Amino acid sequence: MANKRTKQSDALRAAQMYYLQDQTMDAIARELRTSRSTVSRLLSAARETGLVQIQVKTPADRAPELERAIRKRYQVEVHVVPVSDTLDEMDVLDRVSMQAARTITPLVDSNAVIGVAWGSTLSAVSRHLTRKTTHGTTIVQLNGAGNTQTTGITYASEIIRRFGSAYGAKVEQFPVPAFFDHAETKRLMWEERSVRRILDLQERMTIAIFGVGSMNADVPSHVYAGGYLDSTDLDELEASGVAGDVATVFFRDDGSDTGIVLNDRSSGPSLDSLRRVRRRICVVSGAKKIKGLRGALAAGLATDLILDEGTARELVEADAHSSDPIFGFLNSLDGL
Amino acid sequence: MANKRTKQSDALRAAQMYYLQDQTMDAIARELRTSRSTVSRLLSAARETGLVQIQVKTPADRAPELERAIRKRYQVEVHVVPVSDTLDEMDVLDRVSMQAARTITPLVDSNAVIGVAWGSTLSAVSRHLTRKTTHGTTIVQLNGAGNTQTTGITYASEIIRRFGSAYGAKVEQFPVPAFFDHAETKRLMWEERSVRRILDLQERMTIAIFGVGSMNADVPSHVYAGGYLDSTDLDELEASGVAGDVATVFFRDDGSDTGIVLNDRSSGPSLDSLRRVRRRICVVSGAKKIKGLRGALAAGLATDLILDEGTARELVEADAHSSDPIFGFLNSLDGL
DNA sequence: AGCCTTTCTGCACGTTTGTGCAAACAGGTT
DNA sequence: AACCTGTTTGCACAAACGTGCAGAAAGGCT
Repeated sequence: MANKRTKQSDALRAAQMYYLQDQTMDAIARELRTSRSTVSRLLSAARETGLVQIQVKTPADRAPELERAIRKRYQVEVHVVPVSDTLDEMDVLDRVSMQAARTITPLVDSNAVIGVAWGSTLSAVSRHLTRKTTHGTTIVQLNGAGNTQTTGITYASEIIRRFGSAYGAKVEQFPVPAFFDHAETKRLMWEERSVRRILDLQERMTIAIFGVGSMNADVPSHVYAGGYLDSTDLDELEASGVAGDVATVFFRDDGSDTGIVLNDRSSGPSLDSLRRVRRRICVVSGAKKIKGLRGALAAGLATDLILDEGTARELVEADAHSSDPIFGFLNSLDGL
Repeated sequence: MANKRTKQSDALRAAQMYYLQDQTMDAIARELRTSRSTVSRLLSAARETGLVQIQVKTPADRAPELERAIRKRYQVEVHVVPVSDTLDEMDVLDRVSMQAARTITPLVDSNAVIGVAWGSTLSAVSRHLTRKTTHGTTIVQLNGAGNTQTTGITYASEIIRRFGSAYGAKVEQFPVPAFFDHAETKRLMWEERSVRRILDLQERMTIAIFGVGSMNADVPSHVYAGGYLDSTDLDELEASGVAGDVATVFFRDDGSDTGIVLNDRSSGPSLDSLRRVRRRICVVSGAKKIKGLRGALAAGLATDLILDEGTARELVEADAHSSDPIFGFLNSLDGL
């Protein structure tokens, strides 16, 4: 009858005693015949591996005004992340991504096919994922990340790997460049069976997770500055009135995307196919993304929106600010 | 723009920062411009009012052996509450009831009709309920508690009141004696419209929560000792081979209840009508209840069982003895 | 307004918890 | 057996936390 005491089972026991029976770690340690520090570590492990799940749920009827306003105006499930407005951009990203990670986890269930984009936001989110055991889940990369000169974007694969290991899922990379040089090359590649496999997976996505890029006059974000596009491309984007992008697919302020030729060379999923995904989670941190965010919302790209309080506030307030000098200032801070 | 800072909204904010963003209470206090102790209290309140929900979920495939054995043998969803075997009876009850309360809460949702029995176990459970906001929920008392001489059982109403306030539910008391002196009186009362209302509610229960009474030679439980039954009744129970009861309705070892005349005078729901309830949660603490528990399981009264480790062990072991020794051996292995 | 009752707040203190570090241990290799 | 390497454990200390208490603030009532 001697129960084999695995670390797992001890962690479970400890978690039950701590979270369900309100015992102190000390008491648990005595019962488990080990030291208190070990119990502390067991509990960390239990949380880390998803044995313990903590969620904060807003009773909807008494959600803060901001959330209600956004939910009503844009028809999205919204989570406003409270942050003090004195925090710097990095800290905000950190907090938003942490809360995003914890908000996403309960939405993931077995046999999900999760599409994940890349970028500084997603990278941050991936770093804060809490584990959850699922079966038959697949993580699929939404758009290519290929680009010769920048090294920092090795994390495209790193990001989806982290998602994979958090959910015990199979990961499918998308080994193509973010943008092809020639639309024709893309068209041909899209016929390749290796690529088709990924595209088919993308068609079967049940969840998509992405940030937004914002096309700002002065300081364009990652994609716009990272060497993916040359100045001709940038001029063209500007000429087409592009507001931002999701997974390297561009759109305008009003959500339209017709006639943006660069999209023909982009490896990301068309807005239409993205819109077919059941659950589309958009994570945004920092008010400088607001232009892109508005476009994305106008395009109906998101079903769920997670963003920081400051940006949320900007979003509901009048567009009057869009040419405010303070904007230029914020933008010039541009992290990562 | 001045956000009215209610206590609720502060608690929500604090909870998000603490549980979702891993901030320390100190940091939260600074952001909220209050003292750390207030934050500590806000967080307690947030937990207390169900704003924060913590659950420990066993991945089923790696549930402890005991749980698997019971689940397999009796076809019930089982939660074994880990307790050191050196604890005294009161402590065990405390822990089991605490964990039971936290296990039950997530099962409750809006518009549920919850039947609740009474007794020392249920009393303990009711004292540890964590709040959860629901709508249209009703708590209905399963069986009468009337009895002139004992005072302690004022808690029959106290118990369901606590359930009610935990879920913001309407409570329906059942103001009849636990046992009628004459079956005929009960029959007539059961026609009264005031009583019918309760009985109808009981028919519509979606969840029932109860302990078990056990008919032991040496230590009869509450109902058997509390002055509800006289010695004639007790003799009769013994003669009928009664093993125990649920909500003052009796049954034998094998789960049968035909021919137990006392049931005709009992105010509790018939076993048949109990079995019609979707979710039937049985809470058991202490090995001396095992006789009654076995009967209840044989009768198929429970869909969910919450019990302490010691009793769980007895349940699988002693059961092994009762049939074949080799069976017992097999049972103890019982992998997956 | 004045008084009383109730709730809320911050402080101070003791308790509980996280974590760097060094020793103990486990597993593999020569 | 001796050695190396990577993990686990308990200790000790610092950080984080809960709570009784006394004063402050907020209602209620005359």
